Amino acid sequence: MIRDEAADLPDGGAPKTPDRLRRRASRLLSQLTVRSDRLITEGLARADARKWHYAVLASLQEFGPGSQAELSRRSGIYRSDMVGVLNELTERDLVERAPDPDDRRRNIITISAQGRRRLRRLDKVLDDLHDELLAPLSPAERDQLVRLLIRLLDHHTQSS
Amino acid sequence: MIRDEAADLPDGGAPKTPDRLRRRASRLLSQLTVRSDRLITEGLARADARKWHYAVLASLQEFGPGSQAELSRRSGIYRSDMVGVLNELTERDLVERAPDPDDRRRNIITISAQGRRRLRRLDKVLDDLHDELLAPLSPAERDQLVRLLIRLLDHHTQSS
DNA sequence: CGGTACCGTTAGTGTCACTAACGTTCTCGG
DNA sequence: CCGAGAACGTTAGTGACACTAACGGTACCG
Repeated sequence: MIRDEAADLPDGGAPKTPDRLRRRASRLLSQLTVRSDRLITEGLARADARKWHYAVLASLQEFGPGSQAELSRRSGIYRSDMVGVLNELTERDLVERAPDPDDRRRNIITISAQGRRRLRRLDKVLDDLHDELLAPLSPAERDQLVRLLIRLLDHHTQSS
Repeated sequence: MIRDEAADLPDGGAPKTPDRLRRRASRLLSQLTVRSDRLITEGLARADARKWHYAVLASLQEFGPGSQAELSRRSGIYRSDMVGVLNELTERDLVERAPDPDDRRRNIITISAQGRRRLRRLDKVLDDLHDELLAPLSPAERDQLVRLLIRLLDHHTQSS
């Protein structure tokens, strides 16, 4: 008889996480991020996409075409990883990769019409997923959370 | 001349992250968690410790001795990874690992006096690190952040 | 007694952020 | 003009992490 997918940490009975742990912001962040990442990754996978597809498409839409290195800087994806992401995006015709005639080191990446459609679709998908992620919070609380996170992130990125 | 440690995404000039990305809670969480994890991991490394050492010691201190599987459930560390963590903790004499006479499948793990000292030390280290992590926020805001995160995490763990 | 479940342990997977090194191409100071 | 250094795209690899699979051994329950 097929068992129910193992589940090694099933959170059954009395989990009893120590309070010291429960209150540490660092732990809350990493635990929650694991869940959040899984939620988003799975949701995007259902739409045949990955987080980085969205990041690149969004960057192209908002700031126009650019070289791979430039996209890398805009989106926070390392240029070594950008290669594969762009391979996937060109495969799907969401993006066009053409050599820059003015600088033969560069490729110029352009979003396609289909890419723009896809971006709109992914925006909807992500809206829904965030609704699920932030379900327990009121709109005001969601806003507050986002503002707090932005302040923290800004603080730790400018001074890196 | 020796260059300044590469730094492949140096955030130089005009990074221009697309707004779509900047506002997504999922992205904020994962970006911030990368920074937070690095901060904590490096800080603990300076004290010859790792996050999991703290988690296990805290769990032992608050709920008393237990089997490896039980510690695993309390701390969220998989029991396959618990083995290595306990090896490190016993090496450092912070913890004692003894077979359970009443159930020969189990090991009973007990915190040592030295382990309790270490836990107090790590608590201080983590306090300082969290001060750094949450530096831009007022005490009230830190509290609010923690409360929001707890609510989200609880929501996504009970219904897992 | 026999099946099922739990124990500790070993090994392995996939993802992610990140580094190193390459050959090529551009830039710029001397 | 040319030569050093930097930026580009690309390939390969690292280490940490969450998680799965399978094992031999042990306990529990009908």
